[in-house]
Amino acid sequence: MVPLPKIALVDCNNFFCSCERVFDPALMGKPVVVLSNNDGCIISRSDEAKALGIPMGAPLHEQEEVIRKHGVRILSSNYTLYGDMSARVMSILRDEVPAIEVYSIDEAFLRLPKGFTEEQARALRAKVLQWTGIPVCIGIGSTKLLAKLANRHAKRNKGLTGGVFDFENYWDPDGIMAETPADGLWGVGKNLSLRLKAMGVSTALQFKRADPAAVRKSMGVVGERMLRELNGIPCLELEEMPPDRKGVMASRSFGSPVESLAEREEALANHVARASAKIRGFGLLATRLEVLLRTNRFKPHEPQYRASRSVLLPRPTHSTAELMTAARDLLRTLYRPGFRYKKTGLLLGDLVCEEEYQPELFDRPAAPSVIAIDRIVDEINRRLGDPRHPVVLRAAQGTLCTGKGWRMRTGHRSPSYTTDWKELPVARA
DNA sequence: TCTGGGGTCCTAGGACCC
DNA sequence: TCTGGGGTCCTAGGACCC
Repeated sequence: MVPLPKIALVDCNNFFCSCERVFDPALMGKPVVVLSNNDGCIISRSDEAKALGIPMGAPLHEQEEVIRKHGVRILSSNYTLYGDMSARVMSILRDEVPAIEVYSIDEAFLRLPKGFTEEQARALRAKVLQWTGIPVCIGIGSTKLLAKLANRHAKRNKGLTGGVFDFENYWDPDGIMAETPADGLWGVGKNLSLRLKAMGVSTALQFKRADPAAVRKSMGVVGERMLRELNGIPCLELEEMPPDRKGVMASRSFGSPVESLAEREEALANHVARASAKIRGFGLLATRLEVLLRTNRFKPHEPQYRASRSVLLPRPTHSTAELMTAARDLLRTLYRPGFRYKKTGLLLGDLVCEEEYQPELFDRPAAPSVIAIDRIVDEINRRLGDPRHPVVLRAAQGTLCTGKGWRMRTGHRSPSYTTDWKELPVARA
């Protein structure tokens, strides 16, 4: 049997901190943390900062004491710099192997050429460090999940492994799996970890040996895929071509919660401007728009409210003005006074390529704004005067119905919104 | 007082179609 | 006014990742 080609996962160590150090070598050897967009959370830590017990994702205000005590250097994030450094690392990797999947800003899966040795992996690691200043770890296995696991081992045992670990060449892979908690596996979060525990599985090795039927039942296809990958049966393809982008998101939290609709609208206008500029840059058009709104989820004692709603746009667009109109309408239907809002979000979805856009495929009568639809619904309810069965808007494509069983369609698939709602009470009678 | 932002995939259940 | 079955599409929300 021909052995399967091996997969490597190359992962930059403490990527954001390492990038900062390339441009400020005085940060070498010192505890450093990099903060999230709003300077709210710690999203990258140097080894020295990790050693102080500063957890990943921790709110900055919870770590102030340890930061002060040990003189931890705090930096705001600089994504332009990280994107640039990432491109340099990826281009070196791309030159070395037949295929590469850039998985995230600091990680890539590589398909290794036949006969690729651990020594070659070490040389690759040294090259990336020498050319970019970024330290990486490399894990090698027969599937993506195993490569991830090998990488985890390489990283946690840098002294022993030198930052490179090959599962395929190791004499006791099960020994490592036995030491790896199940939630240390790629794809196992809080929820799946609990499901595994309920099956009596707490380590990667127990997962590997678990009953496939039980895994399937409790964890669905996701769990089944992981189980196979763990046993060396590849289920996750290497994706060389980045898939088409499905949506572009813009959201921000407010430092302090605000209540007014006007402030919500201002934030939303900002998001529309950023997101539309982004899709214009990609040469994409949005055909759907979604608005999200929520209160502070960290304050459960305060009244909580979260809502989202999406609409098909009258036509594909990347025009800030057109998108703004739709976004403002949606916000007005979602907004409820009396809540302390923390977050506003915007999603431009169902993106289509501008070049491939054929207007005739999307040619449809302009839909009324959601505000207009809501007005229609209100009007219907007023006329019907049946508070036990109010008419509600059930779907974005415009299905109106009551609990009584009749409904009015305003267009399915190609929304036309042409049905005359005034006929409704008549139809009911 | 202060708690990120931007993604993807999957599923459940309603709605729709034949 | 009540009555069906099965396939598929759509949306909201959950879960996870970096």
